[in-house]
Amino acid sequence: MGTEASALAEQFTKRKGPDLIQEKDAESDAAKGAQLKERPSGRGLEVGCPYGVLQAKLVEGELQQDLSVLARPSVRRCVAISLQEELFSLHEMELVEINVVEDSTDVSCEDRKSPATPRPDGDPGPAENKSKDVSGDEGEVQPLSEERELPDQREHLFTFEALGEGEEEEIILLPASSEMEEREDVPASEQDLDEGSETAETQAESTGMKETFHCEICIFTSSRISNFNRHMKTHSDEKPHICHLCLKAFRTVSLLRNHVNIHTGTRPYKCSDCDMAFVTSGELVRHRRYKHTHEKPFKCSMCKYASVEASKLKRHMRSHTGERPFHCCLCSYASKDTYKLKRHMRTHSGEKPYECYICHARFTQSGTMKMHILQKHSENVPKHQCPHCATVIARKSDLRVHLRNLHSYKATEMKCRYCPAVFHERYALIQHQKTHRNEKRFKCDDCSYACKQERHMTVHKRTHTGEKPFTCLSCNKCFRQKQLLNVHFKKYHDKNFIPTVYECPKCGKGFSRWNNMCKHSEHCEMVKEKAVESAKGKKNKKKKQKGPKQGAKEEVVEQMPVEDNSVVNIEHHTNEIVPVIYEIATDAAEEPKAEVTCEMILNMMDK
DNA sequence: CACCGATGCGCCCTCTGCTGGTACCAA
DNA sequence: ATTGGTACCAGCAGAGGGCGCATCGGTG
Repeated sequence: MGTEASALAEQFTKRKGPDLIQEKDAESDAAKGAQLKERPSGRGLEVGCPYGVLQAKLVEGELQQDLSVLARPSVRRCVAISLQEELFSLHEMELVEINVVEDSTDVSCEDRKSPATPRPDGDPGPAENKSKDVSGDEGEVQPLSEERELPDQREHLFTFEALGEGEEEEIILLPASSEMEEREDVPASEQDLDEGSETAETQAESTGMKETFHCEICIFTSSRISNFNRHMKTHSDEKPHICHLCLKAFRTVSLLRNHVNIHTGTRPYKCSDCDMAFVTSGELVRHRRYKHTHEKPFKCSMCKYASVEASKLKRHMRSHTGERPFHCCLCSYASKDTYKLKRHMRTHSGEKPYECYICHARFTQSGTMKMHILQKHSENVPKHQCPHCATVIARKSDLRVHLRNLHSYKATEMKCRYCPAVFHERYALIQHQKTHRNEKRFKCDDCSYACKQERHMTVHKRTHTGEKPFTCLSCNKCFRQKQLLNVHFKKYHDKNFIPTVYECPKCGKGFSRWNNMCKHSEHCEMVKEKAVESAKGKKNKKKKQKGPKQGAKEEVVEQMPVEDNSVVNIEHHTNEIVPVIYEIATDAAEEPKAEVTCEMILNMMDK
C-alpha cells in the first residue's frame, strides 16, 4: 500500500483545492455503503462503510474544509477523499496518521451526491451531479461538503493511499482500526463477497458475558436481536408500507402513520402552554424548548451562544470558523447555509418575490419590503434622534452612518477654512465654520468698510485708489464695476432697452425706484409694503430678478402678497431692489447715484 | 410492535447592519 | 451652474429562530 501510495503521490499532490473526486459508483454499492455517523458521546468522526468503521481525528488545519469522503466499495475497501496538495507533502503520502479534530473537517456522505466545485469557467465538470438543487430551479449548487460535528476527543488512526491512475487523482482513506486490520488479511475479492450480505451475523463478545450483534455493513451494534433485525432493514430498500394518499413507501408502520398524519392534519401532540400541536412528540419537545422552557442544550465552546438544536449550533460554529460550504455557481460568493445562497441567487436571477401591497413595488427580500412600507406608507413612524446633535433620522442604520461621519473622532486634525481652529470631530468643525458665516471678515484698511467676501473688498478698494477699469466703448466713460458699466450702456446706448416704471396707484405718476415712488405716495403706504414684500419674495424664490423688465410694474403689483399685516423694513428692501430699477420718462433720466452701493451691485452680480 | 426521544436536513422567516446610488440642499 | 455634503432609500448579506419532515435507535 505504501509503495502504491508513493507511486501515485505526485498525482495526488497535483490535486488542487476544491476539486472533488468524482463519484464512480454512486448508484450502486456506495449508496448503501459509506455513511458518516456522529457520535453524540464523543468527538471522533466516524466514517461508516461496508468494511468497518473509519474513525478519524483530524488535526485542525491539516484537512481542509473540502475534504470529502467517498465510498468505493466495488473498487477498494476504502473511502476516498480529496485533499489540498499543500497540506501533504510527498513523503507524507505513504502513511499518514491524522489527528482529526472537529471543526477542521468537512466530511459528508452528501458529497457523493453533490456536484463538484464549480470551475472558474463555470463548467461544472463532466461528472457533476446536479440532481439536488437547493432552489430547485435557480442553478444553485450544493455544498462541497457538510461540516460534521466531531464530538469525540479520542484519536483514531487511519491511513491514506493514493488510488487510481492517470486522471484518477484520489486519496484513499484506509482504516487502521483493529477490525480493518483483521480484514486486511483477507483478500479483497473475498471481502467483497461479504459486503452485500445483510445476513444477521452475531458475534459473541470475547468475554462471553453478553452477546452483542454487530452489523456487517455499518457500525451498528445492539444487545437485542430485535433491534438488530430492525436495524438491518435500514440497509434494505424494502418498504412495504405504502401511503394510500401519496403512494410514498415506508419501512415501518410507525413511519407510515406519522406520514399519514401529515396528510390528515392529525397532530396528536398538543402543547399545554399554547395552541400549537405537532405530528411527533419530538416536534413538541423542540417547540417547548423554543417557546416555553427556553432550554438550550447545545452550547458553543467559543462564545455564549446556545441553541435548541444541534444543527443550529453547527451553523453557528461556521461564524467562528468562517466556513462557507455553499458556493454560488455564478460568482465567487459562498454562504454558510443554504438559505443565504438561495437568497443570494436572486441577485443573479433578478427575482423579486416580495411586492408592496400598496404601491406594488417589488423587492428581493421581505425585510426590504417591510422597511419600504414602514417608511413610505406608514404614519407616526418612530424616528431616531442623534444623541449629539438635533438631527433626526428615519432609520437606525442611517443614524449609525450619521454618527460615523459626523460625530466620530478623527485622528487627523480638520482645519477651519476661515481661522486657525482645528477639530477632530466633523460636526464640531461644521458648527464652528457656521459662526463665520455672517462674519464680515474682510475689513478695509483705509476706512470702516467691512464685507463677507474678498472680491467685495477688491471692488471697494477702488473707491480709495480711484481705479476704474471698466470703460464704455461707446462714450469712453469709465466705471469701477462692470455692472455699473452694463447699466450705463443699456441706459444710454441700447435703443431696444425699455426700463421699468413704478406708478403711484393713487395719482398715476411714474417712478423708476420704489423708494422714490413711496416718498411721493405717502398715502400708499400699504401698497408700497406689499410691493416690496413681493419683490423680496421673488428674489428669495428664484434670485432671477436681475434687471428692469418691461411691464415689471404690473407684475410686481399683481404678485403682491395678500397679508395686509405684513411688516417690511423698507430701507432694507430698497437696498436690495433699487439697483435693478431706475427712473425713466416721468423722472429726469440720470445715472444711479448714492442709492447704488458696491455691495448691492456685487450681490446682484452674485445672482 | 408501539412509543418516544434524538438527530439531521431543509425551508422560511425576522432582525440587523452595511453599502452604494440618489435626491435634495446649501455654499 | 456647479459642487460638496448628507439624509433617504433599496439592495444585500450575516446571524439566528422556528417549524416540517424523515429517520434511527432505545425501551417497555
